Amino acid sequence: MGPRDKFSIEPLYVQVRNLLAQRLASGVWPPGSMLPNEMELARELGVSSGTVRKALDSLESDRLIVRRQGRGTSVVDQASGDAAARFSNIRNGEGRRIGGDMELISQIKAVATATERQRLQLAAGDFVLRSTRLRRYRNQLFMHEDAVLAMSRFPGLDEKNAGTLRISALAQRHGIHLAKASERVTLEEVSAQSAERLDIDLHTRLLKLDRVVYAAGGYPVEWRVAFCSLKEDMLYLAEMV
Amino acid sequence: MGPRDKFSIEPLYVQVRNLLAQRLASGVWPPGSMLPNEMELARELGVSSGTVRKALDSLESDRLIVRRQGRGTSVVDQASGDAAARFSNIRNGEGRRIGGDMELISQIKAVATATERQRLQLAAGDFVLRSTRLRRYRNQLFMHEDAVLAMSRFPGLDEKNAGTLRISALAQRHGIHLAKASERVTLEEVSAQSAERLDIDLHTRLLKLDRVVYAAGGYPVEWRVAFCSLKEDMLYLAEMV
DNA sequence: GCGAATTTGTGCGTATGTATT
DNA sequence: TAATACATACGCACAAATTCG
Repeated sequence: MGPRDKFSIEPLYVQVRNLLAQRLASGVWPPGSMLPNEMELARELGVSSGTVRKALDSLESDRLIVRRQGRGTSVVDQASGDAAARFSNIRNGEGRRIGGDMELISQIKAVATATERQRLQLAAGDFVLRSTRLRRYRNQLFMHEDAVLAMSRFPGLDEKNAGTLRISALAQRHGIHLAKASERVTLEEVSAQSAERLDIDLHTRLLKLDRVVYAAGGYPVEWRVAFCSLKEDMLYLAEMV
Repeated sequence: MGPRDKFSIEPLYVQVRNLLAQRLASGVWPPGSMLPNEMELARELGVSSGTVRKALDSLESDRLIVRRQGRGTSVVDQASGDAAARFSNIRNGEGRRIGGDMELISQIKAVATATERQRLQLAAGDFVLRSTRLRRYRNQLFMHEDAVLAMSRFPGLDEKNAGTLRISALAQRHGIHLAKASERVTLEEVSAQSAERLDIDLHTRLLKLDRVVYAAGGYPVEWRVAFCSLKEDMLYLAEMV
C-alpha cells in the first residue's frame, strides 16, 4: 500500500478498510472462511499492524467479520443466522428476529415510478424489480409485502429468482454490504386484496412497515411496504441506542 | 492508576473509561464543559495516552462526550438538543426526534406491582413513582403516557418535580448514564379515558409504545406505556443498524 | 492432560499530520 | 503565525484465548 497517497483524503486505515471490504465483497474470502492473520495482512499491504487492526475494528463494527482471540478472523455469512433477519423488527417470544418463509406472489420488471425514484434515489428511466410476497412463520401467515429493488445497484441481477431471496442474501450474492435500514411504522387500514391474502377481516388494524434498506455506500437498495398482522407470540420491537 | 490490578478482570482502558464515566456522572465536569486534554489525563492517571484514547473512544461511542480535533473534548448535555429525545422514535417532517412538551396529570409513589417488578427488575417492596402525562408538539396533543420510575435507581429523588422531567434530564441530574431503550410497538384500541384526554374518537387507531429505558450498567430505570396519535407531519421511524 | 504454537487483545512510547484557536 | 489538541501511523512487548500435537 505504501505511504499515504497525497491525493486521496482518506486516512490509511480507511483505505485498508475499504480494500479489505472490497475483497470480502469480491468473494476472495467466502462467508465463513478465515482471513489471514493481522501480521500477515500488515506485511502484505505494507502497513503497520496497528493500521490493520483499526481497519479490522471498522469491519467488525460493520458486522462484516468476527474476530476471536486465539482463533482468528472469519467472514460473517449475511444470508444465515441472525444476520439474515437483521432488518426485521418482528420478533418471536424469545426475542429473536423473525424473517419468516417467503412465498412469491408476483414479480415484474418495470421503469421506476416517481415515488420509487424518490425513495430509492434513482434517475429517470432506471429499472426496478417489483415483487409481491407473503411471509409465514410457523405456518402462520403474518405479512404481505411489496418490495421494490433498485436493479441498477445489482449488476447482473438474476431476475428469475431475485424475488424469492431476502435482501440480505441477495446483497451478499452481489457483493453488496448492507449498512442500515429505516422503517416508518404507521397504522393503516388493510386493502381488500391484502385482507384476503392475509386471511383476516377487513378493517382489522395492521402495522404498515415502510422500510428502505441502505448499502454501505449510503445508497438505498430496496424499498419495501409491508402490512403485518402480529400473531400471538410475535411483537414489533424497536431498539434505540 | 499504576499497573494492572490482578484481581480486577477488566482491561486497563476499561478501568480508565469507568473512572472517567464516574467523574462525568459526579458532576466534576459539568455538561458542556471541557475535559483535560488527553496527555494531561494520561499523566494524571499514570497510563499511556493510547490507553486514554481507547477510554475516550468508548465514552464517545456511548455519547457521553464529543471530541473535536484541535478543539478538545467536551461533555455532552443529555438534557438538551437531540440527546434529550434520544429514546423517542417519533419524528417531525424534517426527521428530527420529537420529545414534545409534557403536562403532568397525576403522580403517585407506590410499592411496585408484580408487573412493574418484572419490567424494571425490582425486588419485592421496592418503590416506584408512577406519572401520568400528556405530550404536545406545536400545541397539538399527540401522546398520553403512564411512566413508572424505579425509585431505587435514583438516590435522593426529588419526588416533587420528578414527574415533570423527561427521563434524559432526570438521569443526568442523578448521574445516571442512559445506554439504550427497547420499545414494543403494537396496535391497541384506546381506552375511554385516554380517548377523552387525547381528544379523539373512541376506536381511533393508535400506536401503543411500551418502552423500557436502560442505564449504562444494563439495569432498567423507567418503564413507560404510551398511546400515540400520530398527527399530520409526524411519523414513527425505527432505525436499524 | 499438558505444553507449545498461533492469533487476537492490551499497553506503551514516539513521531507526525491536521483542525482549531 | 504560533500554540494547542485530537487524529493517524508505526513498532514493540506481553497477555489471554484457542488449537493441536
